[in-house]
Amino acid sequence: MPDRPAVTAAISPGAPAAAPGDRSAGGAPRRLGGRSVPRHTLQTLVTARLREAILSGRLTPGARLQQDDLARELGVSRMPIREALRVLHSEGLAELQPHRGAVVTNLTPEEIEEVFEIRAMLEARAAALAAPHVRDATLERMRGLCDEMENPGLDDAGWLARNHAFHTLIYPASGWPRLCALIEAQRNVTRPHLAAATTLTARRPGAQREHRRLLDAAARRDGPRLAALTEEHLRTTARRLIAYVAGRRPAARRA
Amino acid sequence: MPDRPAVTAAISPGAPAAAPGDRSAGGAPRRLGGRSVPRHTLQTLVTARLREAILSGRLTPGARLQQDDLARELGVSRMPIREALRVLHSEGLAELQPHRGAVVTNLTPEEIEEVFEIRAMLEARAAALAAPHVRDATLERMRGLCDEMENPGLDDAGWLARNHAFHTLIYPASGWPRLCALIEAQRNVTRPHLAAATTLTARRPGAQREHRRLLDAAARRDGPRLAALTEEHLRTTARRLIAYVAGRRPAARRA
DNA sequence: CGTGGCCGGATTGGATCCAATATCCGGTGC
DNA sequence: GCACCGGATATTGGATCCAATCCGGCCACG
Repeated sequence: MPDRPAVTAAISPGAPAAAPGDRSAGGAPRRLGGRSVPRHTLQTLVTARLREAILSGRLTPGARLQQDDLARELGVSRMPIREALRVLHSEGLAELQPHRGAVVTNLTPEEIEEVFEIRAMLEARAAALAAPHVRDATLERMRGLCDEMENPGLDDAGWLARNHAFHTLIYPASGWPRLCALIEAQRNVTRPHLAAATTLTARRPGAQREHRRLLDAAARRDGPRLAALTEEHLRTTARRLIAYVAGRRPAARRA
Repeated sequence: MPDRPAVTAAISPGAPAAAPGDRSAGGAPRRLGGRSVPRHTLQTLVTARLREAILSGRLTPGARLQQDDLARELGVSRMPIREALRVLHSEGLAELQPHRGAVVTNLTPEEIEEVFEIRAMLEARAAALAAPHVRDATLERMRGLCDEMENPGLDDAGWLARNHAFHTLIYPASGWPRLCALIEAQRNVTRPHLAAATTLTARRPGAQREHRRLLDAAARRDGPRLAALTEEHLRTTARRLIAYVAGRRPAARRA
């Protein structure tokens, strides 16, 4: 098939992927009427698909997002695509240039560093607030994910997904939903780069040790320590990721 | 004119209003070619108009945003409106419900409180980072705004605009543009409520005193003190605003 | 030989039209 | 009298069509 190879077959499976700003589609499953109606508008679905494709790394930073291609790929008209692109733009996942098109956001090492600094601040705060209120069931689920991540046979995508879920579990206990949404948004911005940094596989053992320590602090409901560990964990990850990105692209070039 | 009174003539003048996430239109004015082409796509313009109308309080929290009305009002088709609404949604300024329409975001007192807590964290950090690098010219402009705000004849809208500009001046010196964008976004979320809280006029003298102290700390490049003052200033404002909002609406009702 | 203008294809932005869904209203049965 | 159930209307979501803009290559000209 002589189609453009840019995005072909890049958008299909995977989990829906958490969306911080999706207040619109989040609500109740709406069961009335007997049949569970689609409930999702096409635009919502397209946005979720594209977002997931970007976050998982199937659409790598810098990739062009051509409306026509995406429309064909997803079997819809260009209209839901256009709105989806705008949503992804305001989530920081896509860059839009008028009359020129959209590309997956490609951050410079400096920008990645700033995002991680912001994340460190936000997540440390959320961790400190959450620690006293973490529920046992939550700890149990975190332990389960931690165990799964220990499996060396787990592929990178699976590990990253569990890693994301692991950290995401703590914050809601803070009782600050908007802070959680902010954190999720900032995390999403860095996810494509984490997915692309294949060499980070080597960091899995180190990260695992840190996860165990985080789990321990959470189990003791030690807010300050959990916050400190969270900050340290993020800074370590940031260092490794930035080294990788800077190595791949010595002179950072903006999209 | 028997039109719907909801938004009629609510969208017209005012400053363009800063947009945190508008990476698309923000850049260089594009001078090549001789004439300065419109550069703005219709969607950009509509978004700016609507955003400004919401931030200034002309469209109050809870107001319906009907696509057809807005389209007529602005003399465009519904399409740029639809995209604009989606952008405003992800900025937290509008709530979208599928097949039901959009309304200006109406926060509960609890949500306002959370936003102010987040702001306190972000702005304190930015202030601490910025203080050592504030330029004299910036201080001069801040002093000018402070003087203007002293004028008792200034109306609320003018005072709020200068107040916003005053605080916005410091943060860029932090050198963290993405943090500044986050701050701007969170500030925008609370602006409609500040604009609606007419009783806050009584707080102007107190706020002015705090502004002078902020200015003083900035002039001495005292980061920690500037951060502490910023946090205190925000908490005071939050208390007054929440008291007002809670008073107007004892049982908070979500849109 | 290099440079500038111009034209054609490709792609996005905007408008119009049609379909789907929610709300509101009255009617009907219990 | 009240709850439930349809139909009419209004409003939004999606598709298609046209216009505006950008990018590439080609050609004329200095």
